[in-house]
Amino acid sequence: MTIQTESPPSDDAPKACRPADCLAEDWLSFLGHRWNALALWQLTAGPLRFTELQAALPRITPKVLTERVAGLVARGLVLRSESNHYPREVSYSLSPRGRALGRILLDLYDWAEADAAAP
Amino acid sequence: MTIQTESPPSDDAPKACRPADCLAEDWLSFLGHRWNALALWQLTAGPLRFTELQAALPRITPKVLTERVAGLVARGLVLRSESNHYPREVSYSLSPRGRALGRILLDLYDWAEADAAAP
DNA sequence: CCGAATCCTACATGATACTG
DNA sequence: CAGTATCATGTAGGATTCGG
Repeated sequence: MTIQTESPPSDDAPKACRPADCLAEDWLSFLGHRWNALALWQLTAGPLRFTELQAALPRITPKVLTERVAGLVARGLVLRSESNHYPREVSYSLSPRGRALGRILLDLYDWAEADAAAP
Repeated sequence: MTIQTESPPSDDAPKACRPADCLAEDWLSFLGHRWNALALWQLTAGPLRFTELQAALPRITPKVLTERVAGLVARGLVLRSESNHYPREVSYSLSPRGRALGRILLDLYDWAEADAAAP
């Protein structure tokens, strides 16, 4: 399922859903992909560096974190800024679009909390 | 990641996030799991029977559909009603909780659409 | 410090056939 | 009709190591 790579051009299967549904399903898959949503959530508190993000995401390996962060950047949710002095210092922060999505996630968090509170 | 099965009892890794975050991450993983969100979405239009759901979810196999639907029911998002005459007729519909979640997904759909419209 | 390059394995997903 | 039962497989995810 070519998601974190880039464009899922022609999926083999003809999707029997309206475009908006496909879009949303795509995003949902992306967010459900392990670490993606959590990483995004961590960044809502402010910019973080690679190592900080790694520390915030227990047991994630650098390889996977690299992939996930690349996906978030590729989808325009996260911005990457790099200083060119040594040792280099890379910082990740939410784009406006990422913040907008973060607000929606917040609704989900509220829903989940209410759900847990009133079973 | 024991998610669609049932209780993820004691995750080996100590989660370094607030409870609400863990809950949300859990839900996000669940929703991102293939077919789950799409199945939920299909049911927002009204109750569907097993075969109808299968038809609405192209290329899903009965085995997987069974698993997914069981997960949705186990999480209290979907209700299952069965008639006991022959041939038997099972119908799936959203619970109030499922509908509430559906509304949040709708926000995500809107966001995704707006996102696609204004790149 | 921030990754890239390999290698490897478990699990989620699928295909197919069968049954109450 | 609404599922189970097997079997097969691809790939996401992880462990480890190395490099700019």
